[in-house]
Amino acid sequence: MTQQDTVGRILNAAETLFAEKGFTETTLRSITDRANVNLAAVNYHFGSKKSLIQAVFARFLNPFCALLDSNLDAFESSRTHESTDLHAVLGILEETLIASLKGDTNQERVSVFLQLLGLAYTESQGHMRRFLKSNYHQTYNRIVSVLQTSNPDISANALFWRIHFAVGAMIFTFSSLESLSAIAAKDLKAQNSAPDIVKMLIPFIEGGINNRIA
Amino acid sequence: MTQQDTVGRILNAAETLFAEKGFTETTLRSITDRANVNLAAVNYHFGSKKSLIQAVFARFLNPFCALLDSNLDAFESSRTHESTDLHAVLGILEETLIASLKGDTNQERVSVFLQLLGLAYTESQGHMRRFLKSNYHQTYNRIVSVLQTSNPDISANALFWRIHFAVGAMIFTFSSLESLSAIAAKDLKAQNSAPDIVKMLIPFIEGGINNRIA
DNA sequence: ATACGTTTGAAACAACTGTTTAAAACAAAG
DNA sequence: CTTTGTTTTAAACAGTTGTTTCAAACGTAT
Repeated sequence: MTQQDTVGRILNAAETLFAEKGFTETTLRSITDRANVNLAAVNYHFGSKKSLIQAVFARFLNPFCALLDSNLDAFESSRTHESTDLHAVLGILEETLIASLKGDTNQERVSVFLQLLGLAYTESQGHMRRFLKSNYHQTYNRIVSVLQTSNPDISANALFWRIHFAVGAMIFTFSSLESLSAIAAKDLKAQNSAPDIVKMLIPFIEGGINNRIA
Repeated sequence: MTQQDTVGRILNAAETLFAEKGFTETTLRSITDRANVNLAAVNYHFGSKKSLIQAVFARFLNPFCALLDSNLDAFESSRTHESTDLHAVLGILEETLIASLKGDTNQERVSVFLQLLGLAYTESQGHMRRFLKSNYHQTYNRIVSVLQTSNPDISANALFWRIHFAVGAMIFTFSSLESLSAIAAKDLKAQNSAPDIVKMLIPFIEGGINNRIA
């Protein structure tokens, strides 16, 4: 059992448990039990619980943002210089999200990770918000400015908020995905997988951002 | 200092602190300190911390749902029987939300309460979801069916999810309202009050739900 | 004033939290 | 084999949590 195994197993266990129970509700003991490692391993390898939380995010977000950046590079160099289509940008986001865990054994990780993002924004004393802001703001700013050029007739302020409405629609939906899916299955007899919901989400976001009604 | 005072002061303190720090991060001692009551008062008057959390929600949700129900009654009895306009339904929701705290000393309570709703859906072991479901599902179902009749050309399943996309956009936005407002103020030099954001949110939701693009 | 049910107060309780310690086990290199 | 640095282990630590206890204070009717 090498060090790689211990660190990776802790991250896997933490990722799952955090998404299920939240950060403060998840104890280090439940994490180390699930990972089959000693309790002290977390503090030895990560320093503190707070650092472990950030490491869970970094493991997903670093490759994701790198991939998104390169996809945006390819898109910007190949498009006509005149206009940027909102539909195309959302397509890149969706595609990158799905591609970021190609080959991953756990296909539910997108859903798990969006739940974590939701927690990061609601729970906690804001230390996760700060962490996300200071580490991934370049990629975030880039998305905003791309959407800006694709929607020049919407004020910067209105667009800013519409983007966060869209983020909220996505994060909230996946935060309570299992209970919502259960309701849909019972009341509507409809089985919706995570990709199904993303496919329904995209046109909702497009309609919301594009809406020109007062 | 009567019992009413004690109970009410605990609810006020809890409401504020829960919204600021989350449910598990808020200790009973911080609540009783802020309310200027003895620590044991919470368990005496509410039985447990869990019951206190539910009482906080009930105090807001009971009058709100009652008002919303009567507003929907008035609307349904006065409209043309043919169609129900989405715009009108959203207007009622907005109006009821604002009217539900007319005369309240704290005008920020809508914002506070939407933050709490966000926490109830992300944090916790789901006991709040169950509480909300079992106590307010009639009103919720009614909204869904009203929107159903106003959008007959969208499948029930798609509409179900679009409603939750809209709920998510609202809840998430208000959950992280202060940090988002700070960013908007700094980067865009724009001052947005809570009502301003609701006014921007409504057209976003309308566009999202109405969108007929594939 | 007396007695009674309700509410408050200070203190203690037991359980659980993240973190630290120091010894043991291990792996790799000389 | 011995040495060196790293990793794991079991135990303990100090602090905080929600809850309980029981006596004191209160209000109200008799």
